[in-house]
Amino acid sequence: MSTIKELSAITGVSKSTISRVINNDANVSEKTRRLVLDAIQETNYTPNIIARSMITGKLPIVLIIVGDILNYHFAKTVVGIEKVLSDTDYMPVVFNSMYNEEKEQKLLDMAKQFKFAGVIPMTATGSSQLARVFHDMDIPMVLVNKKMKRSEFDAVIADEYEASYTATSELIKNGHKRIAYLSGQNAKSRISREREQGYREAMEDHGIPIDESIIYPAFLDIPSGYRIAKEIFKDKSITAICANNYLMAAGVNQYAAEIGKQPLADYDIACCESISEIYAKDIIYAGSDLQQIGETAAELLLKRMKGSKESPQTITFSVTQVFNPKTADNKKTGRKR
Amino acid sequence: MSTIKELSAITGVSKSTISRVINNDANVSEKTRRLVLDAIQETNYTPNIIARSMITGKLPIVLIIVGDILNYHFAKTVVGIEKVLSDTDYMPVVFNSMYNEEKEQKLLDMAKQFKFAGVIPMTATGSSQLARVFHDMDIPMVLVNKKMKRSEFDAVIADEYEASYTATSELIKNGHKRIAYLSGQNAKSRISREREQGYREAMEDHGIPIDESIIYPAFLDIPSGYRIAKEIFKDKSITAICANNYLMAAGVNQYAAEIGKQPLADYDIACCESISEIYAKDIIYAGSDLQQIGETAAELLLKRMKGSKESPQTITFSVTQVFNPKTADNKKTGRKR
DNA sequence: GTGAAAGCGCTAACAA
DNA sequence: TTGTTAGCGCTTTCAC
Repeated sequence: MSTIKELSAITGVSKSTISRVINNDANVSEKTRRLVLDAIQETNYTPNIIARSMITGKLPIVLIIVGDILNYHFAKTVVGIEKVLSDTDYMPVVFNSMYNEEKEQKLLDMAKQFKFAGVIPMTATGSSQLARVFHDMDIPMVLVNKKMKRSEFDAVIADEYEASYTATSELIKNGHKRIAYLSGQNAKSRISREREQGYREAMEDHGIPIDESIIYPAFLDIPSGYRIAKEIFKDKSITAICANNYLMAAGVNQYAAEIGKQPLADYDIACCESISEIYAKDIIYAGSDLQQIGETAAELLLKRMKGSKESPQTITFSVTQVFNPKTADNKKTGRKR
Repeated sequence: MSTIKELSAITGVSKSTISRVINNDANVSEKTRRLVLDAIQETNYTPNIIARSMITGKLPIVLIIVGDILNYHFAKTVVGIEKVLSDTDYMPVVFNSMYNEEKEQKLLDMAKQFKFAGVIPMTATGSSQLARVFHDMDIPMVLVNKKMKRSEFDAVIADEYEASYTATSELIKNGHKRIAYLSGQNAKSRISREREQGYREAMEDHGIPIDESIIYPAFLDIPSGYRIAKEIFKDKSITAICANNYLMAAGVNQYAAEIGKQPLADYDIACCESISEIYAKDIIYAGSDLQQIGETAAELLLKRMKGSKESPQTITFSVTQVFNPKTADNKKTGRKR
């Protein structure tokens, strides 16, 4: 690791001029520029971005915070972000919070010292506080799947309402009328509320009365799906289930398997988010293109990092991923404001 | 963000002494220590690890390099690493190389400037070169699933031979005799070689002759599995398939679904690695505990970062995760040197 | 015990 | 066009 100091010694040019060359300052004669450039070549010199960041207050690194690295949802979005960033000088780095506040606090401490060029928080839980802090630190930020009041911040979100509306509609297309819904907890998040609403309206729009007793609020995890499945399968009139998210759907299928029931054969199940093309085989789904969401978030962030002072915008992605083996539905495309 | 300088101004104590207090130096009187500590409390001061790293040459951050963040294999291992590290002052940060050399090069440049406390490279492809560089930079490192010659480095690996031996044996237990094997490419990696060997020996140990014509070398991805499945299903005598990895198995299932065949019903398929408990339903598998591998890697790294100069060791994990719905096999436990 | 001074690698005035 | 100086926030001699 050679330094500016060494280059100075080799070339006989002052450190400042070396710095000028590195930073493409116009005020350097062609002669000295050549000289320095050659020395840089020879010594394999790379400027130390850390030392630089202490002065400039900017590190060319974008921090991506995910709630759970094992979750396809996050991982796929990260891929989109990285795709866009890989064409730039910014380096994406991922931090996995595991929805853990303590970890997020530690992260925040770190973030204050590293002067990240930008940050994309995707952790469902604490992101409001996180967002606040990053905003106060004046570091460019784009929220993903987190709509804040009055949209003070840039955000890219999926149309949750449309996802569940579509997922429910697919079930109806498949001939179902009595469709149970697995919703979020009592104190519903925005996403859970919107998804439930989509289910309700899809049912109504198709003239199917809503039976409140087969709308089940629960945690958004596998055990919840499993537990509720026990209830649901007692009611022989229910032929299909629409689950808030993939995990709940997986829980349902888990229980179904235990009692010898096959999805698509004995019942239909859908969820309101995109799932990995690798895994999804018996779960109907509708959702936005996660990678595209990531890409858009990165593009928005890029603009901000370049200094754009436009007022914050929220981009909503409509449903472009629909999977229903019974109708062989195809994917659509589209992006919505 | 208060600084040491501010603290000095507030307390009237010199910067050096403040530094001493922060670093728990014994040579500070109780009185001044109290004074400084109080000021730290009040100002909410946190030492800047970056500035510190410029002098000490150590940043309390552990770099985890994965080849593909979407891959359960990597993600699950990361979770293990993070679990161990979360009890320490080290902060794990993930970099996703996407098996891309260019990205890895960029990463290397960055790594030289950040003085990471430790690194865990898990990227299948370039990790040999990466390992070399990190080793030369004298930064503590633990390799995961990469066995290097003469074990110059610490490493934690899964017993690939045992995984495929077990996976194949499960298929045999299920009554199969004519079992196709989906192997790695011609220039096989160590892992592919060991897995193929496990298949061969399991077959032999059960007195089943090996038919070289149904051992298919290919890329380790979904399209390969899909393509080969076309061949395999032409041969009605083949009743089961053992795939090198999950992706190939998924590819097989994909084609099977298209021609109306059901895994577990019409054929059995197994793969030689652990899969997410969420997704695995119709694929038999045998593999090591990935999270445990991550935890062990982190523990090893922790020792090195504390300065241990023991000679490098390689820890091999035996198969503890076996899934076979037809026999309801249970998980075993164990760790092997 | 404590402080002054130097320096990590770099940039940013300010002179010249 | 170039060099000098100061300084980012911290640690580390080396005196006192």
